[in-house]
Amino acid sequence: MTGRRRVPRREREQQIIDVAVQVFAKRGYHAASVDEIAELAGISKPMVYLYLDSKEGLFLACLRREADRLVAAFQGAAATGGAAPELRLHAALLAFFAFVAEHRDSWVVLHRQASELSEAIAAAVAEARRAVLAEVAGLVLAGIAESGSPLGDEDADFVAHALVGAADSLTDWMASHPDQSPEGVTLRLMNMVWVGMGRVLEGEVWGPERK
Amino acid sequence: MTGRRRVPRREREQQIIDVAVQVFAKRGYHAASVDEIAELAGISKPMVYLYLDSKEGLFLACLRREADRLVAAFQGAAATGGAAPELRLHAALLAFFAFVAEHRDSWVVLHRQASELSEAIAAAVAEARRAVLAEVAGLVLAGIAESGSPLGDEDADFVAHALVGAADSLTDWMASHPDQSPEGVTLRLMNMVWVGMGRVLEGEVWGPERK
Amino acid sequence: MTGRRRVPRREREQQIIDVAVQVFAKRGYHAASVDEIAELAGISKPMVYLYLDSKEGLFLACLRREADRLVAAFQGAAATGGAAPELRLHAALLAFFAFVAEHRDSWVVLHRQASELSEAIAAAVAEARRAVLAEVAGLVLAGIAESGSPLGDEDADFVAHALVGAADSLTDWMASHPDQSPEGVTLRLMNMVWVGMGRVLEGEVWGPERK
Amino acid sequence: MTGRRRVPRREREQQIIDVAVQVFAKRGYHAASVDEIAELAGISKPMVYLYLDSKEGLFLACLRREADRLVAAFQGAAATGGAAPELRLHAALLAFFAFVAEHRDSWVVLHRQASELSEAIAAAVAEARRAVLAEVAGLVLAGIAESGSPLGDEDADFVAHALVGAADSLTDWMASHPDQSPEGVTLRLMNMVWVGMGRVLEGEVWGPERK
DNA sequence: AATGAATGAGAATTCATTCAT
DNA sequence: TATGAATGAATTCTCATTCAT
Repeated sequence: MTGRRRVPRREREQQIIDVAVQVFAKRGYHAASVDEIAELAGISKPMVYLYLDSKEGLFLACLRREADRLVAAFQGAAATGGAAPELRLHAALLAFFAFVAEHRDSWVVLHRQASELSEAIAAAVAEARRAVLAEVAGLVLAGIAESGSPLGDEDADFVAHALVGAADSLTDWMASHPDQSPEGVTLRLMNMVWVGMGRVLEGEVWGPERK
Repeated sequence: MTGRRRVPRREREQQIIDVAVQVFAKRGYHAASVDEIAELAGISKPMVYLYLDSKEGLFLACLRREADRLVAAFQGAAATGGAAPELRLHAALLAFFAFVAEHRDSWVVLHRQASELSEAIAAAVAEARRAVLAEVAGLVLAGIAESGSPLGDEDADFVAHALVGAADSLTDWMASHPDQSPEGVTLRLMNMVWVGMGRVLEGEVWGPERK
Repeated sequence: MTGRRRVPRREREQQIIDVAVQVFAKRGYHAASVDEIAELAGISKPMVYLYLDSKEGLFLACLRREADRLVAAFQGAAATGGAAPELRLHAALLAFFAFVAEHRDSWVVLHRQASELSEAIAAAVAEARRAVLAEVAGLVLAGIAESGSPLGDEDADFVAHALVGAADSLTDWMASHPDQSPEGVTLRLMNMVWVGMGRVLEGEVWGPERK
Repeated sequence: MTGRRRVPRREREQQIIDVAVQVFAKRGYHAASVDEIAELAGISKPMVYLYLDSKEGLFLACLRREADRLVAAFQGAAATGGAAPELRLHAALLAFFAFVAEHRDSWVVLHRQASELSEAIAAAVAEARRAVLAEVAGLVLAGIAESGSPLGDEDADFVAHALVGAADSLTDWMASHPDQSPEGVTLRLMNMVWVGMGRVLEGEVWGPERK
């Protein structure tokens, strides 16, 4: 469909990956067929294999490109969001929600296909997630450090997992609340987590036995 | 393997589902083959089709049984955890983490297979998640109500999504920290979220412009 | 085409192999398609894969069955052909030529497909040939021994290669002389080789310098 | 790899055929890919097609060149080996074994690819073999004639087939005895066959009933 | 209640081959 | 002379599913 004739390789590759991201997002890895992707890309199957090697290679290419984009957006925002850790975390989360809002398909491909796929693919997904978790954990740790609390690496890691999981899940909430802006979502999440973390750092502790 | 001859239907069905949960968890829906499930269950394929109708039917049966178990554990704990919403939430989360710790396969089947599957399956997964989200949102709302805050349904729903997502993600953290007990994880999560929520309800608000 | 319904596995396997030998003989390994074999066997492709695993597995099965038959005929004749080595060699060669005359396809499959195929296949072909060569070399060695000549293992091996190669090639000659019986061919070959060998053993030696 | 730019046609053709002989020898006709040949030749595929028309055309060109070389060596030696047929036969066989020892790849291409190929290719192989067989049969006939025996064309043809087949097979024996010179192999073969033939011509006849 | 035999439909992948430049 | 881009046509193989007993 896209199909102008005689397109240079790099450009064609991007076209193919563009289409593949959509198809993988709509159908999932297994249900997607290379046939359909080739047809939608307006080329023949052998081109897909010539340029991307295999169905798995194609999926990996999609994954890598989208993961790079997402991680770059996230880390870029974290780097430029200000001096204070909380401001940087806020900026990074905002970048994340904005990315998801804008690139629904990319997010679906990145999010819901980890298991049941090959080692290489699972590794690529895990790596992207790990990069984000590490970034978040670093910011959280910086926040903790400012407060002189005894909490450490493991705690920061725990919070990072919770935060990233919450963000993941909130992408669904966003999908069912199209009127909510990424900014609003980010602010709510920061309020919920950061303030809570702050109080805990100050020694306020909750426990079932307290009551 | 299990294969006594002449086993009554109900019992056979459970045997089949037991095996299927393991295989689906290990391989994922598509990579799992009915052949393998039948063989591991010690029966022939036609029996699987006679009792469960189709591969999708089989997966749905797995999904329903495990979702029911999880939701039941969750709601049961929420019902008996005490009077205060926070105690009930705590009990429910604890039940969740304990379930995941004990039934890894069930959780994998429920957790990582949402997309790329049929309508019916996606619906079943969504329904289970919805039940949990509703329960959580209810508790959160009750907690909010106690405080006389102006926050409402939508806010409770937001918190519920964040909390459930955090819990999802923390199952990974647990997997890489086998020494951590479900109790400890639950307590940390409650500390982080509930305290934060409480402060927010009391009017403490965070915002990037604050700095 | 052969296709009665509901045929027991062993019987079907033999039917498939029967057809496959013909098709492989006519087309060669690569040009033969599993599709064609299945169709001629009157069954569907999945049956071929269910019973024989792969195209290579199917070819190996053909090879093994035909090689076993040929080697058995050859060795059986060598065992029952009489006491003297030359009589046993004669009987074995006769069995060989008779086999080739009667099972043209089997011979083609065994003969002209050694290279360019997989390790496993090449190994199976080589093994059959090695068995025949060893048998022949043994008989030749026995003949040599009777004469008290100084020739040894290596010479016997040389003669065996020459003899087996000659026999291979004479199958072509037979194909273009349909009136010639296996008996006649065998007799001629024995005359040519055995008598010659005898003279050499008796000390008559030929050399280009002789003239 | 060879790739100077702007190479004249004849030279390029020979480069391509050089590479193709190696690849066909290593992989066999079907497993060899035009892609690989083009790449090793350091040119693009369209050049191969421009000069050699098709994969089959390329293979035929290889076959013809190598067959011509072999037949020329064989016939050249037969023509210059001396007056007596046996000397000429000896010279020719020597040329053959020397050729095979020196041009392994050429021999593999000529020898082990007859069946499963197209009509045209099979015909070319058959033609080369026929030329050699005719030459040998002629020499044998000359040898017979000298003796005044009643044997005739058919017998000479029989001996030629046996001899050529023996020689074919002995190339394998040579491969596993790298210390043996072509001269030695030739001498042994002549001893075995020519002397035997001579005795037969003189009336000595072997038969199983003799014992 | 149970199964061995059987298949329709489609999946990924590979080539020899050609077009446009 | 030379090639990067492109494809039609197979081919092997898999799998959920059913029939006949």
